[in-house]
Amino acid sequence: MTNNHAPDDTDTTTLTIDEGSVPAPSKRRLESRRRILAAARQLFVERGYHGTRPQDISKAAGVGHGTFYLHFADKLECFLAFAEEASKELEMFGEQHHTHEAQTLKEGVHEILSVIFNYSEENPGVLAAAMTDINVLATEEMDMPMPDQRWAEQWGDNVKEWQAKGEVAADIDPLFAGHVLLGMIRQVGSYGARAETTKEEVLEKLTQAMIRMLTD
Amino acid sequence: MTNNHAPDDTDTTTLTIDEGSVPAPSKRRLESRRRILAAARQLFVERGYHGTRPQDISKAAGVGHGTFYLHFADKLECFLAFAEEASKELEMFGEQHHTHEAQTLKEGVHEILSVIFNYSEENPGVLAAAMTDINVLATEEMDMPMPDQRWAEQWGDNVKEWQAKGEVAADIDPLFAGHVLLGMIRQVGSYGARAETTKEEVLEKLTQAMIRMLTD
Amino acid sequence: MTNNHAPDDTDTTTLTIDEGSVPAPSKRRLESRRRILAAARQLFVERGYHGTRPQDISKAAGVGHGTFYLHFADKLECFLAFAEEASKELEMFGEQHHTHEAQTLKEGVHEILSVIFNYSEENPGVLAAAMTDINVLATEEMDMPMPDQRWAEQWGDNVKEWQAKGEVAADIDPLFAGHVLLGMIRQVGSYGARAETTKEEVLEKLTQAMIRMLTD
Amino acid sequence: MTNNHAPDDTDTTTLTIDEGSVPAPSKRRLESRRRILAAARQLFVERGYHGTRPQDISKAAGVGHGTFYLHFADKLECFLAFAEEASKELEMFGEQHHTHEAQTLKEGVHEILSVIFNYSEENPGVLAAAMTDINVLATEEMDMPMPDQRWAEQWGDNVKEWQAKGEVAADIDPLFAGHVLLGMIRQVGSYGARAETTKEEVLEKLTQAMIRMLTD
DNA sequence: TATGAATGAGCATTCATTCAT
DNA sequence: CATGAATGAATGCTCATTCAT
Repeated sequence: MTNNHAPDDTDTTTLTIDEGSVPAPSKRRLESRRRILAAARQLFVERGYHGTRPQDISKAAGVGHGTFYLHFADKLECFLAFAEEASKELEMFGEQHHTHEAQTLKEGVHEILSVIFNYSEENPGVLAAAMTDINVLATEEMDMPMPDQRWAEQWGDNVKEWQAKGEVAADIDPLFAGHVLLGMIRQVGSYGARAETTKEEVLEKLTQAMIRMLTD
Repeated sequence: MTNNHAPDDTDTTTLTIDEGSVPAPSKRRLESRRRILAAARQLFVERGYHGTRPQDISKAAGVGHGTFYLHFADKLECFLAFAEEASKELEMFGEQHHTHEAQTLKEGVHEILSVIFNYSEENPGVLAAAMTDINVLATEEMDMPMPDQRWAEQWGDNVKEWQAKGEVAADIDPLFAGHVLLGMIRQVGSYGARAETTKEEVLEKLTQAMIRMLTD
Repeated sequence: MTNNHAPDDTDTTTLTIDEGSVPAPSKRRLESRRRILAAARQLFVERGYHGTRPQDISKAAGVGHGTFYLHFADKLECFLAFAEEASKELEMFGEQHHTHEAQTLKEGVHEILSVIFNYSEENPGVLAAAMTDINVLATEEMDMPMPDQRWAEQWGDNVKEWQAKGEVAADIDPLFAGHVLLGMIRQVGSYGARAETTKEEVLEKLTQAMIRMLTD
Repeated sequence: MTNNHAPDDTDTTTLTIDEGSVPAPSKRRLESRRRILAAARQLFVERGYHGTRPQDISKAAGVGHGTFYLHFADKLECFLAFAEEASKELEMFGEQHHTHEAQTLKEGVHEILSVIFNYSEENPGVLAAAMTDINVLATEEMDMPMPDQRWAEQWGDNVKEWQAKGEVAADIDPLFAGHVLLGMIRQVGSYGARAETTKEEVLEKLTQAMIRMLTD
């Protein structure tokens, strides 16, 4: 599980000429990783974690099977990188579509949900795949924070802010509410997939439900 | 996927007065199945679907490998039987703890949640395991209704009844609400496992959240 | 392979009241064996030796799985009994359709082939299944005479008789000719199955070919 | 059943001048396949199809279990490759030992039989194993032409040519004769194995029998 | 840095046979 | 004499990972 590989290639900002220790990842290397992650995303979404083999990912990425392990210690690490990427992407997506700072609770909830729904529309299945309960994945260890834990915490932080502004009932436990809200969002995907309805309708219903839950 | 293992269903040309045609499964057979299902439950809960091998189940059940396949066509069928059993059990559990018919929304929600929480306390992890998103399990087939779909629908039915009594806001879509409520419950398990809190506290918080969500 | 079972039930003629040693097989026992063999024949023909499980045979025969082993030491013994039965049946079939004793070579060959062809028409696939090369079946042992060896020898005996009458060239080795004739018959089944032709046509062609081969 | 193992056939977006597009299999890969096929041949001959496990083949070939499936989709595909190889080999063997073009029927038959007998002497059991009735092997599918069908057709073609030269009776159906000749050859192996005789003797006898059968 | 052939422990499943009833 | 549940060694095959090139 520990990454005993080549230097971590997240810091892409180093422009210094190789000072000795951490050589800047070559263009080729980054390109490989990008292709692998893109392929992994598609396959994890389409077939799920257990239905996707590293071989499939490598093949879809157009690289050799060994190259996969040049970038990820194992399959799980690759999945987590995918989930991380999706999370970051959603965050960026939110920042880009963020409109006005000071907003009412209703506006705030609606905007966040809009971001999630729009992202899901553009990237169908990605969030569901990334939220795959990790205890389904790994039998052991699992000390690392799971994506859905982080998301629940983020929702909790939002609730806390709204609470500070007096828009959310004071007797609500923010972290608890964060989990509940996340749960609502997760399961709603299942509803949307089966009921004949539109994204907008679901969005409105969910916004209303959340508001009601959060206010007295 | 269909269980063609059950007592022989071919031409039973018995001339006896049809006492049921399908000879009652022998005690031994039933006992085997019971043991296997009990072992399966424990292992699916402890290690998850993919972490559990038919071999492990057989061993834990104290039967031979082949006996497993005498009762279940394959691993997935065994898992579904486990999920079904859990569902039935929860239902029976509810019926046994059901107290008074006519109840307010708050009493109703609280009671149902109590049942779920108490069942989960007696059978830790069982509901979570049984709700394992089956599309994580089988990429194909899956025409059969998934446990969580059924549960969402049941919650939806409850909401509809409360709505009829005027206790739930009229503008709420019952099926949608059913999904949302199920989502809340599922995720709350994750909260309860991590936050330092008591079952009672979580129960109270969740009841309150649900009530707020359902009323105007 | 050795039959360490109940007394061999071929001698059905004993009418004596149990004199102590070889109790007459009960009606029930014989009926069981008959049913099993009938089922075995059908399945060996339809699915081949390796495609047929003792369980399948028992089920088709409407008896318990254990009953199979009451009559046959193992699957191979059952197959050999089936082959033996087919052989006997063909012989009886021949005797019943046997018309006139003194016959020319052409008449003789034609008659024997007629018997075989007619039997095959009434019992499609049985001879082919019974002739299954036994080295395909058992990896070891195989000291017992295989059905096709016996048939080759029978053809050889026929050739010898015709030779004695001066109808077959004197320089022909009867046993060799027996094998060759058997080979012709076996492969012709494959021809008949694929070429669009009638049984009669094939019969005529084969008779002609055999006659030519045997005469100078 | 199709071999999707061969070097990657997906989008090879190489811009190089198409030198074959499918990268030539590496030496190592070819060597592995060769070793596996060699081991498979020996084991199929010695123990038959059902007596040979992929595991045995891999072990005998000195490669890992998985390597077997890198080259063959399953056991049956491996067997068919073996049969195909034997067929090709026999053909090449024939071409190498082919002496003079214009030949009488007797010379022609004798030469072909010589080739087969000599090949069988150098490769004992190979032809018999390769001719294993495939319907004994696969109950389903089997659209591909079986080795023995092809051989019967080849013999048929030979008969047709001889017929054109007027050396074979005009009233003979070439394809029918092809099957009959193949049948003779197949069964003769069984005779040769049991009767105490020499290869040369059998060859002479069989040549004579075939000639007689084909001429008026 | 990249490759892809090779690996072998591991998996789900089968089936000829046994034995308690 | 009959039953059918039980057995477990064996089978065909997979797949995450390694390593020589």
